[in-house]
Formats: sequence, structure tokens, C-alpha cells
Amino acid sequence: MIDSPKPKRGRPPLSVRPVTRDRILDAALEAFSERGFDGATVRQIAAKVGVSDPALYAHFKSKKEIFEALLRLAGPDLLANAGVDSASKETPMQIALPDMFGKIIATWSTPRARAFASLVLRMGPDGLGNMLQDVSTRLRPVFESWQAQGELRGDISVEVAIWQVIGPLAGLRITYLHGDASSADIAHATKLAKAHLELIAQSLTKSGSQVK
Amino acid sequence: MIDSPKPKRGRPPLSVRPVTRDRILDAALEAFSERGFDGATVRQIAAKVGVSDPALYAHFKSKKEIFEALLRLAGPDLLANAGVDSASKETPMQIALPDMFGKIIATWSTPRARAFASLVLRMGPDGLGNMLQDVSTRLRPVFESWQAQGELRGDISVEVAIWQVIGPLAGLRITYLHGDASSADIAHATKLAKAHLELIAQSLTKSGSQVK
Amino acid sequence: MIDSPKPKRGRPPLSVRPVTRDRILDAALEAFSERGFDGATVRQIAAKVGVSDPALYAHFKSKKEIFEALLRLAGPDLLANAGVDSASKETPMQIALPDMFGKIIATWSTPRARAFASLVLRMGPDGLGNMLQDVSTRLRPVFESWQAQGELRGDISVEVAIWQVIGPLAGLRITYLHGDASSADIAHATKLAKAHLELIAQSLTKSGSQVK
Amino acid sequence: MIDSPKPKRGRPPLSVRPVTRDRILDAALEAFSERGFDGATVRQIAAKVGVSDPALYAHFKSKKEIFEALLRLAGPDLLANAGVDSASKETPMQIALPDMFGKIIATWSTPRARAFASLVLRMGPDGLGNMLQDVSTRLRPVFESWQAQGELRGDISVEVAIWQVIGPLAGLRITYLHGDASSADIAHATKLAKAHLELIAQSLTKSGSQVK
DNA sequence: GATGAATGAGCGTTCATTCAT
DNA sequence: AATGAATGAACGCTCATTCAT
Repeated sequence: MIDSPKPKRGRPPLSVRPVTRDRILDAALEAFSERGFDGATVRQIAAKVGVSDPALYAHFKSKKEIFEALLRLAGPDLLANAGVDSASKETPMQIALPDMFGKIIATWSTPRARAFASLVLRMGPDGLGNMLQDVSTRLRPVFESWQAQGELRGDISVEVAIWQVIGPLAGLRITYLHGDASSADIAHATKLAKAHLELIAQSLTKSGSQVK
Repeated sequence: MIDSPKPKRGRPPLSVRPVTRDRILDAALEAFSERGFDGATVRQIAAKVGVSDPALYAHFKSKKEIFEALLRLAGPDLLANAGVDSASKETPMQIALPDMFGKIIATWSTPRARAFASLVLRMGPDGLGNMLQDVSTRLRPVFESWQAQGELRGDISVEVAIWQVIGPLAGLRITYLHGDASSADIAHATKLAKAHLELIAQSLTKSGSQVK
Repeated sequence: MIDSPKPKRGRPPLSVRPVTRDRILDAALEAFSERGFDGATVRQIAAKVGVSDPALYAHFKSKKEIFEALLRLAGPDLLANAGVDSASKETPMQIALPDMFGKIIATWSTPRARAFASLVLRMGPDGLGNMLQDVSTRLRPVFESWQAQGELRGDISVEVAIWQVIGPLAGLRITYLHGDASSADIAHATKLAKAHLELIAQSLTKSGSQVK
Repeated sequence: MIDSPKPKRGRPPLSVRPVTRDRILDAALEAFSERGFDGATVRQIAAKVGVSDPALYAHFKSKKEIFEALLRLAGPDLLANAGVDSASKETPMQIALPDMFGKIIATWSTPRARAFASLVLRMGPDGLGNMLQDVSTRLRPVFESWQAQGELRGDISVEVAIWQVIGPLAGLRITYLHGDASSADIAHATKLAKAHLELIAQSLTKSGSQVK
């Protein structure tokens, strides 16, 4: 009870080491994206940072809190905003669409964003699902405006049109733009995205006429 | 002789079903799809089966082996084959494509297939990625044949064409056809898939020329 | 995640060993009485039983539950009931009082009861306090009856009379009848208790008259 | 010269009181009495002082040392001396005894003393036991002198006599005079103590003989 | 084939303590 | 004199797995 004969615990001498919240979050993103929330351990994260595990608890209250900070911080922005925000009602669809695509692919190609994609993936269906729903919702007014201006053909629903754009992107993200992706993967994804865009842009404009 | 005291004909009650490999795999699929490999516990799986956890070790050597059996068994077939195999070189693209789509969506709508989708998702990028690669590979000869016969326009690469078809399907799978999907989700996915098919079929045939 | 290369865990060969709830409770009583709830560790308890710590969790859900089972099981009975129940209104005080004393001391002298005394002590003031309150409450009707029959002098309150009896007992319990008590301690306590009884019995009967 | 711009006379505000050993000991007494040595944490003590935990190590070498300082400082004095020292051989027993009682009760009623009682309680049997032994030892010469002078009847041993006095006090201390005691508890204890004294004083003087 | 009891490994977390500032 | 950040130890508990029945 009162006898602790060898009190050799405590912080050992130290040279230099700045362990910040950010470095922890980086390490956690890496760990969680590699093994999922349950598969990653606090000790693994700490090891990536280069400290012992209790050190993390000076910055975060729990493993779960680290995870949530990660979601809150990097989540919506990294994944979706980038390209979506660049699409505005004023810009003609034929110009805005390629622009949006380019920006989205660029954003998703960064290591952080790719690691984050893996992480979200591992959260189960709700993770990616909600993300896509979110993008879809935010794109809707822009597409509606394009349709009103005659740039988007009127015989297909806005929702279908959005899905034409978003759907393959989601596939690309999962297939090529994840944490382990090589630069070849990334290049390939970019190529596919561009090719997809060209085709889809045509479909969304006049198609109907040709049926004639 | 004519009426034996213990008829026992027909199917026996089986109120106490024996614990078979299949029932374990069903339970494991459910557990793994809900919480991932690390999040699911052997005890949870056993509980779903209705036995105690060591009972599973009479059928499988380890948790990992259960998981792998699941992948081997249900994996490729459930996810991809269905539709892919129905696409043959003899059938014209305009007919084969909708048929394939229909079959894929139908297959993916079953509870088992949806649970499996969640599971694969949680395995990280390699899971879904490899799956799509696999489908792509098997579709290639069919598409090449279509292109040779002039059914698929020649100015786009086969790979891009395949991606046009496969990409949105992957998105749909993730967004709507997972373990927790409601029947509304499923209906919605079906609608989107059909709309997508109509547009894409046009794009893949003549597109460019007619714009003129 | 899925790789556990050396699955050498599991229960090693075993000769004979019956680990029951009771043996755990005995060990826990010992540990808790020696170091208190916070000072005792689950591993210590398990070591006393001769098993590894997770083994305890097959019988109890948590450390706290072990503690509570201990309180529920041994608590009130071991500590108080013994003597108190033997005091009835029909028996004359001069006979019932020594009898009660003897029984209480005898009960409190058992190793279990003494260990339990140490445990209750370490719970803080409420532990012993409540216990004494309890005894006091249960003794009250008996004392009231004695007072009505003229066996207990009328010029002192029942409460004070009870305290005369109970108070020194509490002191004895703490001073001599705890977990570490030697047999000499116990003998000493018994002697003191008897001497106390003789004096107190006189005080409670006529005293007043003699003052005259 | 006559009125200096910064008077600074009298007691300085001291709104930010310095962290002294005393304030740490106060906080520690509170913490230890509430949760015991193992249950209380250095962080809790520091929080009560209003500083961070390493600050305490500027004043004490370890948690254990704080605890021991507490025992050394407040221990024997607070608990026993008060009344005991006031009993001297010269004073007649009939006067000294009530006086002693009064002083002991008064001393034990202070918040510090009550907190300390809780603390000692939680240390296990040795804590209170040793304390009572100590008091008993120091009272012995006084009682022996009283017995020699015929004030204490000769047919009971000094030890028993001392126990008659001390025993119920120990009970009172535990039951009513602990850290959490309300003022009603304290008043009650005082009443019981006085009643006890009156009875016991008679017993210790002539008792047996006069019954006749 | 199934279970209860057990195990070693290891997890998330807290603790007392120390170093550098 | 005090703090923020860090540490090794160890705690309570869960996990996958195994043995004996």
C-alpha cells in the first residue's frame, strides 16, 4: 500500500522532441487508415509519433477522441468541398464540370486525403455513403440552375445527372485513390476521370436530339 | 406395417438446428460486416449462432480462418460473377448490357450480398479495389469483341468504356447496397442504375459522330 | 489485423484445481482487508487463489462486483446478527446480556469475521458507523421491554444504555478483533469484554439508589 | 514621507496565497480521509490546493511522504493528547475524569480532527488500534495513582478501568466524529459521552460494596 | 460436438514521478 | 516555485484460444 521501494519511474532525460496534437493526428490517421479503428492500437499510434502511449493522453482524452478529432478536422473538407465549391451557377456547365473534376481529383490525390479515404472506408457503409449524399445535396442547386438555363438536357432528372458525375468518382476514389495508392494508380485514376468526363459531358447536353 | 407408430416422414422439426459450418459463416458474415474483422469478436459470432465460443473451433481453426472461408466462399461469386458471366461475345451489346446490369443489381440486392459488401468495404481499399479490378479483367474480352464488331465506338479505349459501366456501379454498391440498406435504398439504387445504363449505352455507341 | 503468427495462447495443460466462487471470495476478503479496495489488485486476489487474473472474470463481472458480493454475503450477518438475535424480551436482562456478549465476541473471533472487520474499517466511517447504527436499532425494542419490566433502571435513556453496551464492543472490535489479531489479542479482548459486562450490568440496574 | 504613495501597511491581500506545506497537508488530509491512501491521487490533492501535481514535489518527495508528514504532524496530538494530558495524579478522579472527557470530545469535534479520524480509520486496524494503545499507556500511571489513593475501587484492574473509559470513546469517534459528521452527529456524540461518563464514574468508585 | 474454466497476450487508461523550461 | 509534457509501471479488463470433461 504505502511501500513503493523503487520509485524509478518518471520522465527520463530528453534531448529534443516537439510532440504536437498535429503530429498525433497524422500518426493516428496513418494507423486508423491502415488497420481501422479497432485494429489500430494506441501504442501503435504513439510509436509512430515516437513517444510512449500515455503521452497521447496529455493531448486527447481517449482513443475515440483522437478518432473523432480526425473526422471533424479532416473529414468533410478534404473529401468533398474542394471541387464542389468551385462549381457555381454562373459558370457554364461545359466549363465548370471539367474544372470541378480536376479539382476534386487533385484534392483526392494528396497523401492525407488518400489516407483519409481509407479510414472512412473502414468505418463501414455509413462513412462513404454519407459523404456521397453530402456532395450530392450540395451539387443539386448548381445542376438545377444549369438545367433551367438549358445547359443540362431536360429529359433526365437532376439526381440522375448528379449520379452520373459522382458515381464513377466514388469508384475511382475507392479503387485508385486510397492510402496505399502508387503514383501509377493516381495517374491512372486521373486518366480515367478525364475520359469519363468527356463522355458524360456529351451525354448530359444533347444526347436526346440524336435519338431522333 | 401400414401405419408405423413413429411416422417421422417429412421434414423433422429441426427446432434445434445443428451447428453447421454454414450457420457459423452466416453469423460471421453478419458480425464482420457490422464491426469489421477486429471489431467483431468470436464470442459475438458464437452468440449469433447460439453456442458458446469454443464450439466454433470444432469447425474452424481460428477466427482468421472463418474470415478467409467467408471471403473464399462468398466473395467473388456474390459480388461480381452474376452479371459478368451473362455477358458474352455473341450477344449484341445493346441487349447484353442492360441484361448484365439487371443481373448485377439483382444479385447485389440480396441480404447476403449486401452484408458482404459491408464486410469487403471494411477490409480497406484492397478489398473493393481488387474486386473491381477482377470484374474489369473479366469484362475486357467481351468489350473488345464488341468493339471489333463495331458495336462499341472505336474512339474510346476499352478500359475507359468498362469503367463507364463499372464505376457508377461501385458507387451504388457502397452508397445504397450495403448491409444496413432499407428497401427504399435498394429501390433507389435500382432506379439510378437503370437511368445510368440508358445514358451510358448511348455514349458508348455513336456519340461523337452524331453531335455533328 | 489478420496476422497473428504465433497463436501460442490458451489454457495450458492442467492437473487438478477447483476454483470456486467461494475461494475467490475468501481470497478477496483477505486482500481487501489487508489493503483496502483500492490498494488490493485483481492480480493479487487471483494469485491468492492460485490462478491468473482473467480467471476471476468467469465468476464475477468486475472487481467491484467481487467486493459487493463480499459485503452482501458476509456483511451484516457476520458482524452483528449473531449476538443481537439471541437477546429477546422474555429473557431477563441479567441473563440475556452476558449471553449476548459471549455470542458476539465468539462470532467476532473467527478469522473470517475479523478479516471482515478490517475490510469494513477501510471503507471509511460509513462502514462501521452504519453497522453500529444497525445493531443499535435492532437492540432498541429489547431494551425498551427490559426498561418497562423494571430490569433496566428508568433514569437513563434507552439509547444511552444501548451505547454503554455497544460502544466498548466497537472499540474492542477495532482494537483487538481485526484481521491481524493474534490469539493473545483475542484472549485479551474476551477478558476485557467480560469485565466490562460485569461493571455495566450493575450500572444499568440499580446504580441510582446507591448514590444515596 | 508622511503618506507614502504605496502604503502597503497591514496584511497584504494575499488573494493568491502561496502554496505552503500547510496548504498541501490540509488538502491531503481531506483527500486521504475521503478515499484512503490508495484511493486518493496526487492529482486530486494538487487540485484541492489549486496547483498542478508536480508542484507538490517541490515540497514533498513523494505521496508517501505527504501521508507520513500528515501522520506525524496531526496524528497523536489531535487524537489523544488533548484530554489525556489534562489528567494528572494530583487532581481527584471525580473532577479529572469529566474534565478529560470534555476536552477529548471538544478536541475531536474540530473538522481537522474528524477528517483525521477518517484517515486513520482507513489505514486499517493498526491505525486506530495503536492510537488506543497509546492513550491507554499514557493513562495508566494516572489511574494507578487514583487506585492507590482509594479513588478508584481496588477490585477491578487498572486496565479494565481504563478500557471502560476509553472503549466507548473509540466507538463514538468512529460512529459520530468522522469527516462527514453533521453538527447533529456531533451534538449527539457529546450527549452520549456525558451520559456515559456519569454512569462509569459511579461504577469505578464504589459499586460492588454498596449494592449490599 | 459442445461447454466451462482457464490462459497468455495485450489493450486502453491512470498513476506517481521526473525532466526541461 | 510551478508547469507541460513525458515516462515506466501497473491496473482492470477483453480477446482468441486451449484443455479436460
